[in-house]
Amino acid sequence: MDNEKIIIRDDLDIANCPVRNVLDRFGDKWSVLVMINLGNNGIMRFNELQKSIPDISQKMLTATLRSLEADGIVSRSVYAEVPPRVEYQLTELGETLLPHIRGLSQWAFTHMATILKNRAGKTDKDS
Amino acid sequence: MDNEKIIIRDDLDIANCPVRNVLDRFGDKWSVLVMINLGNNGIMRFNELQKSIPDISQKMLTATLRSLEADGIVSRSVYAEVPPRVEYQLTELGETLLPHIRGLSQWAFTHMATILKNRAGKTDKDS
DNA sequence: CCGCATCCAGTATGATACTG
DNA sequence: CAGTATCATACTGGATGCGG
Repeated sequence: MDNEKIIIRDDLDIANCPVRNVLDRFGDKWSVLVMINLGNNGIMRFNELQKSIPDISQKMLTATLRSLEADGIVSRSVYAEVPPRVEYQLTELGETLLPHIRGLSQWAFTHMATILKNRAGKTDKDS
Repeated sequence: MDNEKIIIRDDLDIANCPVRNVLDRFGDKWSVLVMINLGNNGIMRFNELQKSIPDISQKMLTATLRSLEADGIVSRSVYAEVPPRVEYQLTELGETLLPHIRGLSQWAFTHMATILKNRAGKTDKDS
């Protein structure tokens, strides 16, 4: 059973802000990486995705794909063949999200060195 | 630059992957909301932040601010007065990140209804 | 080949009480 | 006012084995 932690209250627009709703979805460990990979490669099979993100386990890849599929970000095509084949790709909704997470990734790529430096040597007395 | 150096396919560098590094930071439950609030209000005191995000606990607000401060996203100014006063604001680095999370927020606001509808409609097999 | 179920550990989050 | 400390709990994520 789903336990919704999002409280719907009218006195607070922050609590029910879409930011929390959406961020809860791809704020997890793998959703963004899956979306980026699908965005780069188009249609991918389950195994291809797993190879593209070796650190992900089957369980998490499945869970991530289910989540994204439930939100309409990713579409899932099952082919009743032998051997079975399942292909994933971004929906149009997912592709509208892609530029944003790419922008975020780009920012991360640009500023990661600075962040790591800040985190390691927190010797800045004044800025 | 348009070249995508963030591809995570064959060249697997999870440890150095900026996406994972940065996403681990503000992929938590509150960092984004804190950044948005600071971005909207400029300088804010601890209590003001807590009032602006009522669902957050003191502990999590403190932890979130410490994390953001360690990364150089947020600056913290302590005034040795009575009563004590501590003020927070985004650093310049934090402000460069702000547009990206705002873009993300905007996407979330635009498509949340669709996502919620997708999420609700996909679960009709379970009753 | 694809995916689920179960068990298990680490961590993120939260409530409460206490301190300077 | 602005935290810190402690405990309790929920959830995430990983390992493994089973099923279609």
